[in-house]
Amino acid sequence: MRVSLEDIARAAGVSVKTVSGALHGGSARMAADTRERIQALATELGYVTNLPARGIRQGWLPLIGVVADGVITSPFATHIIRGLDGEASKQQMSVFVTTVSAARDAAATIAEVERFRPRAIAYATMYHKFVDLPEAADRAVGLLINCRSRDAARAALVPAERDAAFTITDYLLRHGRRRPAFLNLPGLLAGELREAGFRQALRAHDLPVVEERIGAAVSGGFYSDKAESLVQARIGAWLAGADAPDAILCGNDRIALEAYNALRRLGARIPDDVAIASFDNQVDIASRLDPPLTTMALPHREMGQLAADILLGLTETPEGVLEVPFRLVERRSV
Amino acid sequence: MRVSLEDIARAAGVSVKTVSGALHGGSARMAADTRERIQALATELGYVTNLPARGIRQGWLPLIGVVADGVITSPFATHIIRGLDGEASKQQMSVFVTTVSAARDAAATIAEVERFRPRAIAYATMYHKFVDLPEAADRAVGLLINCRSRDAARAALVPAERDAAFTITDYLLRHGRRRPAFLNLPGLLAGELREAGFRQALRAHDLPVVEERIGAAVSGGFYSDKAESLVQARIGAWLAGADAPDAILCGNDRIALEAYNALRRLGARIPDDVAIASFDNQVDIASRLDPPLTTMALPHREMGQLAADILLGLTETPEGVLEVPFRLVERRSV
DNA sequence: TCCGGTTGAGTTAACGTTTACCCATGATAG
DNA sequence: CTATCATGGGTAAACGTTAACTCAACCGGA
Repeated sequence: MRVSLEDIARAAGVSVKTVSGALHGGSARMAADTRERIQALATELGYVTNLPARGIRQGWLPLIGVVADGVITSPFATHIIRGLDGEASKQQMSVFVTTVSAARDAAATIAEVERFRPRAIAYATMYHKFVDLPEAADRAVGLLINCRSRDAARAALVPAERDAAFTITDYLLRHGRRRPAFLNLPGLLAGELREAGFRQALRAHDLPVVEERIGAAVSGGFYSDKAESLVQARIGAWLAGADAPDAILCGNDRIALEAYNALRRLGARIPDDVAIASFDNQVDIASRLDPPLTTMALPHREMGQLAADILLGLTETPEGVLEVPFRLVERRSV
Repeated sequence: MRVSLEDIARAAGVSVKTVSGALHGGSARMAADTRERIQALATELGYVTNLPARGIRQGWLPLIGVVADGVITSPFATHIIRGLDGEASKQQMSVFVTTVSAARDAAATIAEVERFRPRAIAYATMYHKFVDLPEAADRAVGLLINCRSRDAARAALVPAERDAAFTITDYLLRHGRRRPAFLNLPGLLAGELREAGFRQALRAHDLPVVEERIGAAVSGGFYSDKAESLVQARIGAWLAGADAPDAILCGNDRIALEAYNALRRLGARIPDDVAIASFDNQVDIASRLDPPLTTMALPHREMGQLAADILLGLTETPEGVLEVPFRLVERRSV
């Protein structure tokens, strides 16, 4: 049913090895017309490479295994996969994503992926955080994406949160803002690092770090129904007080959306009265707001591409954590 | 480096076949203690099944190949994959998703997946639509998910749009609403079918189908920046006219969100003045609105589960298009 | 005691591919 | 004209696993 090299060889009147060489061998010595004849025959017969058979010979399948921790449903985390896939397919490699779930913990998921003998395995998380993999599983993983080990010893690709915060704050300051506020994402690694970058930029510009202008936008780590009212209360207090901020850097686009709503309700104009900037460049939000939001785009696609290059040996494996820069997307909110 | 059955056999002092039988053979005749001893040894040595090797023997790898048309980034389409994965993993099967992209058309993507010799291949789309696969590719695909062939001859799983619309409209009518309006998704298959179900339910209740109360919420098939103002204009006109609707069935949750905004601006209360119901149960929206939205949940997970059962031969392959029912999620907007 | 049957495990071959090695043919140079 | 070499292609083995077959040992019943 399924056509094999042998079928083609019989049809062409040559040996199996010749067919193999004609179809897959790079530029091994072979008469050009023989090669063409065989290729035509293969197409005609509908030959499809049997990768498992090749895999048993080579010891691996042309796959990059990705163990996804937290469902890869997050609108931007899928960019990691797309970046990986785009790069990998240039090398005839496929990406095999398996997600960790309640029924299958990290170690089990890694083992499941290993069974297929991928060329390399990466461990990717939905948002930037620390991970601790069990010893055995850890050995199988070649690269962490969007997460890092606590000891920072493992090769990892993460967004350069701190640099991004520095950059965007610097950008606000260079645009004449003098009293920027920061509406943070408490309890998240990204939030902490972004806040550090914010503070660092203020210091670099010899501006005072006013603690009252640094606040939490949500109560837990994620959005609750209270997020909206919290943001509103916080911004209300800021605008009512003396020394009201002339710019608000939001922990992410989602918070920026709430900030837009709050400011509109309070009658403040963006960017005239208050400039808004943010992080993530979440497609549903950032470009749709009015005015469109200036934001630091998470380098998910770039991390995916880089990861593919590293795992396929095209780029050297980083020692420890490699921070991948965000991209500044200038729109009209500043 | 990698430990094989032979390594275990040597360590245990038995033959390779005995090890194979002990680890994978169901209940083949074998002394229980031998089996246990071998299993313990395998764990100790860190044996991981070499699936490509088994695959070459069996002719297939324990994979369900999924060709995803349109990036599987849509917040609900991922449920298809999760449903598939959950079911498949019960049978020790993995799901291998490859997305069609600009660089790789449907036929090429299917061929790429075929190389791995999956047990079966499904073709899934991001939203409900018609697809026409090229002949060769078509033969490799065992099931369409969320899409259908024009001639309806191919086995396909799609959401029961029309039934769902009938059900939710019936639900509105049973809750005393008499003048329901429909804010449609023009140009989309789902929209057409939902509208048909809406009309059908009105007729079933002997109510007139008022064409003025059936309108498009967006200009093209998808959301543009104008969606918001279009919905607002439409609802404004409805409420201003005589015979204003006492319920609005929205083409999807996204439209419902716009409707909420429009109604709030116009001072209409939900559900007291106007009931709202919708389709999709999009997690970011439906449960977060105030009041939470009553909506027909797309059966994506169910389609995934069913697809796995069909592709693995646990359930009979449907002849033609099988419509999978939505689930009514009652919240407080009616 | 002998024999059929059952149980446990070994032997061999096969899956489709690639790779290392070998051989025949013809061309080229001395 | 012959020795050498490049060229094109064949042969055989190997990858790790499983399936079909074979064989030895042991047990119970006649």
